[in-house]
Amino acid sequence: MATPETLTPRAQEIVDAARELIESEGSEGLSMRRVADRLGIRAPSIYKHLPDKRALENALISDAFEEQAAGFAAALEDGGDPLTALAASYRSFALAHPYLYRLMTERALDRERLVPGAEDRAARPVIDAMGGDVDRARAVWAFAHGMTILELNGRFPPGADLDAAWATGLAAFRP
Amino acid sequence: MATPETLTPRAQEIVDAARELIESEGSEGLSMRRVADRLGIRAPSIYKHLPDKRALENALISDAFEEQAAGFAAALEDGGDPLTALAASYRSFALAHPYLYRLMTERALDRERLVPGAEDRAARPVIDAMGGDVDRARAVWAFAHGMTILELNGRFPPGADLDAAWATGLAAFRP
DNA sequence: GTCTATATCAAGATAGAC
DNA sequence: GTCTATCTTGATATAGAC
Repeated sequence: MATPETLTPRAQEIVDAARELIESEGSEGLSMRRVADRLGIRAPSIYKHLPDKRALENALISDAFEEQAAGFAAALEDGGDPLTALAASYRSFALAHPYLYRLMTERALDRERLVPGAEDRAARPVIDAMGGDVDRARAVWAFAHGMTILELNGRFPPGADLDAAWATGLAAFRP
Repeated sequence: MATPETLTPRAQEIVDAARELIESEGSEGLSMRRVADRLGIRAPSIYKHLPDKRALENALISDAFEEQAAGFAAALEDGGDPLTALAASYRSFALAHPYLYRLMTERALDRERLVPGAEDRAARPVIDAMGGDVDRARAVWAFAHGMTILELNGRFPPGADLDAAWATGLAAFRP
């Protein structure tokens, strides 16, 4: 068996501390030592509650997918164009949690050890908004991720009008 | 003065060794120590030729932009749809040099220390292909980068038809 | 142009005592 | 549940001799 899907209360406290840490210090700062510091314990103690660092990251990523899915649902409730609503929600989630967003996208998912269905629940609204066309959904996702990560990475030229680029791209993907 | 735009012959040899290293080992493996190993010298010796690691990376990134620009020019020569040609060239460059591509995109450019104009020469063909519309050019670039980096990062679901997603996205951006 | 020695810092993880 | 002690590995960079 891999990581249990339900964490012990103490393991959850550790994950919560890790979340606070990654939000404030960035993912380079996410070390077992620093998570432990935040809890007032020593790093080796963490291993009594979680098998390894990857388990900690998987818990953060699973939570992030659930929050992304909840954000999508809230955005769609307001009515209006679904694609516009989803895109705004996607971008604002990433800008609000830049290091968490990087953690979600910078490498292959450890799918067998994530909370089952979390990834799908986040992806579903996008596929639905594209009328069930997965190729089109992947293309829009790539556009949104590209805009988002290039913004987070500071790769656009200074002064670039990102709102305009978003609007242009989204218009292209609308039927 | 920052880094000179022309490197001494020995500095160029170091950059060449770094390029071989990043191609074969990845950018996590790009350390001063390992570059030195490849040349049969010790890491501190590198600092007599290049001021710091960033200078080494900047030389790699500048070269990469020039190669990307050359690839674009070659792709456009064959005639056919420019956007399709540029996209194919973009993707194949990244897949052929994945770690170099990551280095180019994973953080803000150190623009004052890059070879002047290298970034612009790579961006120009894309802007031209979008009829000079920079917002549209940035949107297409974001789509291409998103497709590319999600592929390199192994983030698409297993079995996803990436050629189809590329085609769908490019079609959306065509006038 | 290269060397040794060193400073400084940090990481993930395990063994075994308490 | 937590501890100390430790292993192993790695990084960028500087001083100063040769």
